[in-house]
Amino acid sequence: MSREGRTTLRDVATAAGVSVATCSYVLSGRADRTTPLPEPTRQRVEEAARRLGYKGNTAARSLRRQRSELIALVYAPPVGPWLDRLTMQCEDIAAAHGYSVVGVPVRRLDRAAQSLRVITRGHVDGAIFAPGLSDDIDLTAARRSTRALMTFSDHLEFPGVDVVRNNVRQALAEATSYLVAAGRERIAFLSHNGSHDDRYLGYVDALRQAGREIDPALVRVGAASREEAVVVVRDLLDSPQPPDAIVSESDRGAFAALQAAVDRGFKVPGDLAVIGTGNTQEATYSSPPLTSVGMHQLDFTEMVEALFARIDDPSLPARELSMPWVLNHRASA
Amino acid sequence: MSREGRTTLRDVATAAGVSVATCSYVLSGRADRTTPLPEPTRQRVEEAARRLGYKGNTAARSLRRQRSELIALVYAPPVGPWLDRLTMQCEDIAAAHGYSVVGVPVRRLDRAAQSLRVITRGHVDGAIFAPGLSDDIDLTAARRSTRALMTFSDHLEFPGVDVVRNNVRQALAEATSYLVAAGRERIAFLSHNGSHDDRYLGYVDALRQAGREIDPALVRVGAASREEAVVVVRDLLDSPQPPDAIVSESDRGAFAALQAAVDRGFKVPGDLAVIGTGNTQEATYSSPPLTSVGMHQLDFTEMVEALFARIDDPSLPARELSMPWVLNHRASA
DNA sequence: TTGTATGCGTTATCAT
DNA sequence: ATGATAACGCATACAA
Repeated sequence: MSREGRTTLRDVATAAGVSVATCSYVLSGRADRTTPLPEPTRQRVEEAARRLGYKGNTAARSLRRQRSELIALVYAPPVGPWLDRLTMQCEDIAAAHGYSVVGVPVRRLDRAAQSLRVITRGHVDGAIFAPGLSDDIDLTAARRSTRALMTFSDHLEFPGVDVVRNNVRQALAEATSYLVAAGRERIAFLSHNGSHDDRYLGYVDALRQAGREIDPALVRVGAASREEAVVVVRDLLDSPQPPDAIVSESDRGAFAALQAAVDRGFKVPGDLAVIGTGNTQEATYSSPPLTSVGMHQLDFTEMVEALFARIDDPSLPARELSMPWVLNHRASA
Repeated sequence: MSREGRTTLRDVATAAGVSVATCSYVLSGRADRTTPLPEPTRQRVEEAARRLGYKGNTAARSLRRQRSELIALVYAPPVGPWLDRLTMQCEDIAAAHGYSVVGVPVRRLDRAAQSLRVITRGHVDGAIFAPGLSDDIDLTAARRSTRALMTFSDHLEFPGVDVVRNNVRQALAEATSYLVAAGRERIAFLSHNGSHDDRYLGYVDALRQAGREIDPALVRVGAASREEAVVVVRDLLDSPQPPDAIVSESDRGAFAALQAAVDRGFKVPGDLAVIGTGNTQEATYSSPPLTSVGMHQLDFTEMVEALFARIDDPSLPARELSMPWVLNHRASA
């Protein structure tokens, strides 16, 4: 060993009786030589590397290649089943490119900068931001410190950042229209903070298209926490003219609605249809299982490959992919 | 800029009219010089760095320092509220040491090697393995490719690996004893695969200590999936002598028990007390909220600091910390 | 008080 | 067909 500890390329070279250049060529596995290496040499190198337990040094390789061979997957728990797929597909595709994947859970938005250190300090060549993050997080710092950025967002326009459109507004409109078509008369909307975001606007679009007025009494704010949401929905159900359907801006709010329905003796979906947003894992478990608007198409190959394309060539024009959210039908609506 | 793109230390040095060495000293923030740098010089350097947007190069730094300044947090979703705390405390402590944290979610054990690439390829200086992982994953490869490993396990003895003991067996015994003391007569155990692991043994310990026999009819296997578990518990509740309490090896099994109880008209906790294991997030949401055995103490400072101590000096003797699981009381038992 | 020189381990461009 | 060798960007012992 060179000094103390790990085996270096030079140790292998010495042991195999060839130069480090040859070893590097063999072990880094690039086949771009005009003439391929003769088998005996290659074998001697590989044998020596195996015998010495050569592992390679990512820092040295990164420095030389100007690539860390690392990508990050940024997301905010809790998440839906789609993240499993995205993670595994990322890992597979990354491995094919010689890359490894790390997760960056953003557990609190107010600490996002802290969680994103791994990106802003330049440890990764690229990052994928899950839905809902890039609208709340400033991508400027991340953009500067990595070669490629891919994000889910319906609005973001950021130079040099590729984006996947989910068409959230349209998806919420479809969910609401479904309730209208199912004969629901009084469709309520459960909002996080009362902002007129895409989800609310989709709800409005559908009602307007059905020729209905927006009833302010049916639009409620306060799904910030589950406990709060339960109180809000109970109040809604206690009103003289309770809703017969609820569209919630989040699955969390929808679960609260299911709970409040039990409390107030409303049968779901008989008396009350409930639709959530996000299609989280818990939606498949709740009782009844929750119909939820969200990610459905589970093939992320194109977006991951696009990320690697940009890592290879950052000057590529920004791409805009489409993976529309859909209504995932379960028992609650 | 040196070549194309990022500002290097040399650019800063040139701009500030000092040497690279001085810049490095100022910007890497080491105060171990015999004599501190005079203010004017330091200011000129910092000013130049800011003006040029100097970011540093982690690869070069890593190569030179033989440290990646990255640690990994390995866990298997779904997880409990404790992971939020662990993550945030890790991030804080890591930042204080100049480190960044990455998450490594192991979504499928059969793909663990794939997920652990970031560790086995030497990208991180240390890793923390969450409970339940190190008993199923071979740590050999990870141990070789990182300076420090910290893991939760009640049995693991691995040279050079620090470990946190959860005393799972004792915790399950306490949970079962609690049910005994509460007057429960027929306490069932819901097992994943029928193995006589610590959780089952704790259940047995408590019953024996109470002078009771183990009734094989009350020990059921099949909590691998939620659907399967529901079937198993329904069958249990349909038996001539149904249980009046269930201890489940997982929260997942316990949620299934709650569901089966509703199906069969058992009131929880009146007719049937239910205790889960893992203290996952969902336990606080379920109806009724689930009493669950699991992590409680939420101060991980000592273990994270121990990890950094070993990163600093890998020759340290292996440490054994203790963070006993406890019974987290909620409405279900 | 500051600068010079060297090396970290690897890859890539040349020569030979 | 293989080997010298020069970077990659930074940190540090030591010289000045």
